[in-house]
Amino acid sequence: MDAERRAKLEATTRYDPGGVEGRVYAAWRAGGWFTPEPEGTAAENYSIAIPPPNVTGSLHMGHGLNNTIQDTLVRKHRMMGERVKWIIGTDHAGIATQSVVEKELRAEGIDRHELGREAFVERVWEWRERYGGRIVEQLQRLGASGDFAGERFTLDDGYVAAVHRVFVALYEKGLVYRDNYMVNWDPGSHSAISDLEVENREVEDTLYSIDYPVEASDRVLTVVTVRPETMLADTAVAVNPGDERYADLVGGHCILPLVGRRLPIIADEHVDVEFGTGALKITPGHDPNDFEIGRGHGLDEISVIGEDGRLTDEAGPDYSGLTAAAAQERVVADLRAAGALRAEEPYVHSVPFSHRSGERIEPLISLQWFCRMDELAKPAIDVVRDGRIRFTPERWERVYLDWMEAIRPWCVSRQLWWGHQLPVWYCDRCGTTIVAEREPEGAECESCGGALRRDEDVLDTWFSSALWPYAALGWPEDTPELRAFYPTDVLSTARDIIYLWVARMIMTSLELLDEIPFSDVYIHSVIQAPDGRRMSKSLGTGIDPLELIDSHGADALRFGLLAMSSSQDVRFSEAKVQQGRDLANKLWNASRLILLNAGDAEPAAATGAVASSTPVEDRWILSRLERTVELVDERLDRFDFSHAALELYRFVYSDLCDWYLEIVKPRLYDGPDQGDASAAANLLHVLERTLAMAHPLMPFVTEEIWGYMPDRRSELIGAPYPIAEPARFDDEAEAEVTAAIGL
RNA sequence: GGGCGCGUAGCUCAGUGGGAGAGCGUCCGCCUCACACGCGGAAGGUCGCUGGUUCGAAACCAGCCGCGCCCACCA
Repeated sequence: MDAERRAKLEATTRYDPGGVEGRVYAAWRAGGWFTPEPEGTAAENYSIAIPPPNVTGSLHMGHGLNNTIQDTLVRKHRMMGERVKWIIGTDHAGIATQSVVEKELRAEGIDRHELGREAFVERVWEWRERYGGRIVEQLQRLGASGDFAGERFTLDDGYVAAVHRVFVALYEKGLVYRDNYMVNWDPGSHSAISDLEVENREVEDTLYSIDYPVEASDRVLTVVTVRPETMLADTAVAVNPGDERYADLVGGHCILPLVGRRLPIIADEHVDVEFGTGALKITPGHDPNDFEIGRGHGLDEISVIGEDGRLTDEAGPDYSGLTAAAAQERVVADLRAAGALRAEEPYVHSVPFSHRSGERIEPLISLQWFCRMDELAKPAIDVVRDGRIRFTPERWERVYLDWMEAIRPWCVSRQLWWGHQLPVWYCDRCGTTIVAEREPEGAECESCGGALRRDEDVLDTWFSSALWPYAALGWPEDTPELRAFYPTDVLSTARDIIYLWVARMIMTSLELLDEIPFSDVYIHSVIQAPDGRRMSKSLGTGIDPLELIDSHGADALRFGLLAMSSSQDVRFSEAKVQQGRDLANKLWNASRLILLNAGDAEPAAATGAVASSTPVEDRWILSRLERTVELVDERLDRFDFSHAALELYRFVYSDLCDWYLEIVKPRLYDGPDQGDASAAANLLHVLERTLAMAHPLMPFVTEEIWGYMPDRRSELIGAPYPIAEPARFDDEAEAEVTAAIGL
């Protein structure tokens, strides 16, 4: 060590992350460590595909934890000598991004419809150009060693090709189809959404009882409903086939009040005898259950509520044009006037809302594109059942399988502008539908020569996400990256997207590439606010990871997040981040002690100086070190990050600093020349292995200290990961020292 | 309605058949020549409740109470 560096080390009594991280990170990038050559096979290489954050996003604590986990794994495997690629990219995030830009436009007093589709999409690309890189920069502050040079976006040209290939392939197999079907209509985003984007909330409504007179009789059938306005679209009344109260009425008709339509009285198992009066009004056009029942009985499907949330002409002149809420008031008033309203009572029940816009879902029948999932699910169930894909913690396997076994069709079309426009063209002249990867030549219909019109809809964002790990590597092209890094090894994510994303990646990969996309799925903790509520910006419960990096350092945050993570949800604890900061500082100062006093001794491993003749405390610390190396390695392999982190902490604080350094100080202190060379050598050896062991978790401080090591050969990021040497486990020395110091 | 998870020291959490632990906080003493982001020491728990299995239970089983999450077409 030259005098200048020595003086700097001597003077720096406190580790300063702010002065280190930027410089160290730049050196890693310049060293090319993040971007591997696409060589070798996926079996010998190691890869992880990042869950691509939304371009609109900014780093939150969940990203912090998940990306720390991935970086820890990636760094460990890189040090183990594997060719490692952490696939990085962002997601175009259909509705979220479109909303952000729409809001921006609105602030300028512009409606997107004035702008037109093309100009609007152009505007979104501009937005993405300006702000889309933010979250990626934030990842880098964490120390993420991903392949940023190969960054992908789920709307890149190549990615579009992948999406089209999959859509067409599934269409040709009959799995993707267009149908008039009941969908979850989100009046907020003015689009259909999938079942998974719906969340049920408890709502207090009014339950209305309405009398439907039975035809040619003085009896009435009383039905109950929370949405009386939908009665305008009723096409039947159903009772349970075993319900004796109504047995004689089945096959007859009743008269729909206000409208006068004859409604068949049908029998259907779905009707609960216990609920209400046991008679159920059937509205196939506006209720998912009634839709099923209606299809089963071949009932008419009438729609009285349109996509704009207002009553249509079908509803009749009295109601047409009203909002659903206004129509409800009007219908109730009219029923009351007609004497048909028997009762109204408060009623709490769960109601579907759009996860995205927060608006109440309007179930209605709409012409949309769907993907049949049952056939895709079968092999995806098998690979999890037979262990080719493992979930950690294991219990999520059951959750995955239960959902897959009851999977339903997926509505994939969205009435938005930002996203993958469907590769579908229609000929209005002859009615042909063309589904193709590229626009047909001349945009003309092959059979009649008519002009083709492209479907305006875009795909659900999750449709493109489902291809992420392989499309990001260049599929459907046969790229070197794909050959070298696919299938990937681990997928690390939160449990809330097991269905939305994980399951669909497995299904599409098996279908299109006949391979599993990854062999391990690690489901990490959800980090809650310190008070146990959700961490969320709108609740004001969010804590900004970047502020913690500013105040305590990236290593501190990484350590803290890993240490607090668990197999279940955890409350955020800044104390754990401080513990990480303290550990970084401890490592720094222990290293100062060693490096400033060990002179230029060779680490013991290099000189072979560690033998049974060495002092018992030396054998003791070596034994403790090797056991810790083994433990940390094993815990990381089992995705048990908190124990890995805490074991590292324990070793550094307790074994190394509290005991060994204190014991060995006298041997060290007479200066490097007069001091005990074996102690110096031993210390350097222990330090070297400790830094390497700690690096995947705390890359910055360990790399910085590594730069001061006397025999420094290369950067720590590329140094060998320590493999435990059981030959140095020394029960005797441990027993002796334990007895002596009362550990 | 079904399922999953949780309830251990003031706080946040480990521990899952045989010693009740960590970090933070609290109290006492220390700026001791690596580190006050530090060092030494101390106090603090009927391990949600009840019953069972066992020589032995915080841990296994059953029931109950409380909290959280997911799924579900009772209008």
